[in-house]
Amino acid sequence: MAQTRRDSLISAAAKLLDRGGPAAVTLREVGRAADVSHNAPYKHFANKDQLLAAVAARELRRQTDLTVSKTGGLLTQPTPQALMIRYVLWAQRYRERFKLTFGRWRQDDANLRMEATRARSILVAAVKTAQAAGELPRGKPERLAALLWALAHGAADLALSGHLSSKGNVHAEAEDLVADLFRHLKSC
Amino acid sequence: MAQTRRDSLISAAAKLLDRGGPAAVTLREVGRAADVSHNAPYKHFANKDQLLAAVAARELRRQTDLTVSKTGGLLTQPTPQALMIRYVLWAQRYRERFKLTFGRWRQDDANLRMEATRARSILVAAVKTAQAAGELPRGKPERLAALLWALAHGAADLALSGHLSSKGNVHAEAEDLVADLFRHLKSC
DNA sequence: TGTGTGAGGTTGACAACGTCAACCTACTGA
DNA sequence: TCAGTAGGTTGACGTTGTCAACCTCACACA
Repeated sequence: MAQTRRDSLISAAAKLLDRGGPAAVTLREVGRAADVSHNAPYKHFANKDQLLAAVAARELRRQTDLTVSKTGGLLTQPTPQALMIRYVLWAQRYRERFKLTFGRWRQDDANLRMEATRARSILVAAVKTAQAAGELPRGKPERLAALLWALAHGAADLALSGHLSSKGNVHAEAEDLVADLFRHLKSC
Repeated sequence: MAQTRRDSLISAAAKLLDRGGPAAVTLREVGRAADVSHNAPYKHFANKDQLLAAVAARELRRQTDLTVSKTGGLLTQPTPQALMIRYVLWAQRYRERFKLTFGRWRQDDANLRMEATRARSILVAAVKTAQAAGELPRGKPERLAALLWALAHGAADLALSGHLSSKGNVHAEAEDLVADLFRHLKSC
């Protein structure tokens, strides 16, 4: 399918987001970058929030696809640890998109929610496999998946806020914390 | 010390933040709520970001004080678990202030940073005590504290974004995840 | 073949916002 | 006494999201 105008608006918004943060994403700038007028986005999105939701949904889908294809092949499943490491790397590499994707949505976007559900189910499947192999403790896989995700998310978010290594004293990176958790879980 | 005008501006901003999110905090509205003109805040803060930073710093200080006094007495130390549970409860009760406090600051506020350092040192002390009592595994206390904090933070943040219990299927609350982590750590 | 209809584009306006500049008014310390 | 300063005011400016009105052209269909 060819790149629709809608797609190019989303791309332009994502690009603006990367440099300059959310404040730099103005509808006028988006329009300019896509070579249309400042009001053209309204023909494709009800308002600015919906444009941003579309950016978030696209980013989430891409990262999920990429993560699956890079950490597991078509047949082999990725390990939970590999998924979580990629999660924090993604957050560090594309901080603005990450913040946007997991920011709070006042009126939630159906598409974005769908992508999130898909991502979560991939993690749950990976956890189940790891549990069967005895690499993770027993228990409801959804619950354990939530635990892993929460840690990776918190570590990534705190790292982005500069709260993890502020003193330069104890330099714990987000990836280190993920590794710590898996080490603890394995020794149970 | 009496309530200065600066304080009342901070209070007004915090109140506006609670209802309506960050978008509802406009300097004009803050001025109106404090019975001054729309430009009066500029006599106390260089710009809007600094006003918000002051709100965040005040909130962080208050919560730290409250947590210490409620979870431990003047002499007894709070347990790490009690601290983390209060953390996620705080996030749920004052979602907007929580988001603000741990959002990213483009140019960081010295005061806010100081409060964050204070909060972290309290947690580290609690972890040390728990380790000495054999309730938490060995290892650098700062590192373990970061792990605990990251989990609580991630669980709270995901819960606020609606990502934890979206399907209604597996209803894992943030507090449950905190409890899960401590259960796992204890059985090491 | 004409036609109207809707998707997608335009321009121009509007109120609200953050911020700046200029001005005013006390109080204070030398 | 009086200059200086902290803290308040009004008015303006450019930018933003959003709305309304208009244009245009492809295309289904009588």
